[in-house]
Amino acid sequence: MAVFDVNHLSNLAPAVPREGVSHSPCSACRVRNLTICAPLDDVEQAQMAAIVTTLELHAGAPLFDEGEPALHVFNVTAGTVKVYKLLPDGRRQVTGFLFAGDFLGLANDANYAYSAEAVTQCALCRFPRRKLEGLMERFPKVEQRLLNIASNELAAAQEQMLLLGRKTAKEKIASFLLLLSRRARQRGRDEVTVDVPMSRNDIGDFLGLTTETVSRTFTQLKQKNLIRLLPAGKVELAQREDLEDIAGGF
Amino acid sequence: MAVFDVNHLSNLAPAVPREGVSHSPCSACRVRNLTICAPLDDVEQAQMAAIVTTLELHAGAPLFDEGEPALHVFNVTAGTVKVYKLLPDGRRQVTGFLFAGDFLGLANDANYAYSAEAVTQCALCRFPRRKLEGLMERFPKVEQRLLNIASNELAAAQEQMLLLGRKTAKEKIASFLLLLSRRARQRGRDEVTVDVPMSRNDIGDFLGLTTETVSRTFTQLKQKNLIRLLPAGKVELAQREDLEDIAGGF
DNA sequence: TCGCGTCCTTGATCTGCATCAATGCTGACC
DNA sequence: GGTCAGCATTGATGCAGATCAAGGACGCGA
Repeated sequence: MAVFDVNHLSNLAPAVPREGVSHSPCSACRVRNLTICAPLDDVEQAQMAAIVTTLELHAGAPLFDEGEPALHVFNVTAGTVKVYKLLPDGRRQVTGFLFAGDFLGLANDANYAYSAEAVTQCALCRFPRRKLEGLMERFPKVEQRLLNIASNELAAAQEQMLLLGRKTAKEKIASFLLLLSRRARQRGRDEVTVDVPMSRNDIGDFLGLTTETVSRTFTQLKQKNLIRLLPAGKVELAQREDLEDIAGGF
Repeated sequence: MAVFDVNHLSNLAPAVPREGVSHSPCSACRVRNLTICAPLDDVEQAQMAAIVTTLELHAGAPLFDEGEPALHVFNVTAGTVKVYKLLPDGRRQVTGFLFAGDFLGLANDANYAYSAEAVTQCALCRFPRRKLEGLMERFPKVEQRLLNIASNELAAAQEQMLLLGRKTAKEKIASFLLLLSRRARQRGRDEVTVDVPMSRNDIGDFLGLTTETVSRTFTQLKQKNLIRLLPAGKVELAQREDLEDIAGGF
């Protein structure tokens, strides 16, 4: 996420909001076209800005926990967030990683169905759910956008089910790297030398593998010269075509 | 799905529509309150009826295939449908089973992201996507309903990812039986003696297991007197509490 | 009623990934 | 610049579930 240069962010305590209403941070928002705000004109934008609060989290800080009252929805504006579900004995399934522009908190229920936590330092916009629902009535465009986002997420979830249920460890890792690459491209980032900000453990919990298997599989791909492991959590996709074949199950 | 008594359905060839426009099948629809039509009044309902076609499929008949142009969306009104994705070598992941009242075909893309096929004989309503989009503009209630449906499906998908990535075979089977039971209850059906209309193979492809493991695990649960395997694909959940514990990972 | 095809069950064996166990690396803080 | 904590890597071993193989049950059509 270096493109959004989170390093300039001040080091606030986790989940402490910095009131950002007065100067409408939205007009300067660099990820506006990716967010739920994308379809709004300036006047409408201002009404969104009136209900939004900006928020910063340091790496590892929780955003909310499964079961908590779902009072807010969020847009990530910088950094990486993970969402996950837990079993009582601690087994964990990461259901997604979210990057700048991504939306989270959609819930029909009164409570969040999953937990969310910052992977890196990050910045978010926070909307009170009730107020956003009010705005949605006035701006059907936002509702449409949300339906679009939900449809896309649904398709991604189905793809992930295929991965979790039917792919091998090697296919999972290749799919994962290509997913990161595609998401980086969407954000105008380098799609060959990909930033992998999350730990091997998080990757394992996303792919239904253990840390050790993730590590071993990275090593295998490296030895076949399909990828290069670079410092600072960067991975170079050296043989994209071959990775695509592996990821696709060919 | 005996409550909807699919056995009375005539035996049409697969995917051959029976024109149902003239007599507006909607007013007699027994699953209306579960469908996207739920929030509409009679006048609005009639406008929906004007664009709908009814459709019957026999067991095993395909509804559409992954990659096909997504021209229609559907509501299941009777029977069971499965949706799935394939890998090139034939590995299959069933991403969902759909019952009376369930909606399918939501897609942002121009093409379907998955295949759909009748598990039992079934009946569906078919809406041309373009026309439904037109109606959605006039009836924001339908759009809201769709967003609701999508949110629910998203939550279900996340739950399924947890299952696929982190649960054992026994936990998966217990979760699956409870899922069928809950869905049966929603439809006012027997939630103790549950109808299991799909094959062991389909169940395996839904849970990321093989036919053999599904069969063995059913046998284990039977031997512990947690379930009873009855004729005609019925399963009695004899010890629901224990099944809940197993499914939840306790 | 018989024959056949399909699905289900059960058994024997195999294997990919998990688990258990060190050791190495890196970056933050004193 | 040294120490330490957390993460990553690598190796040895174990096991849940896959694979391979063989019946068995059931429904359907002739």
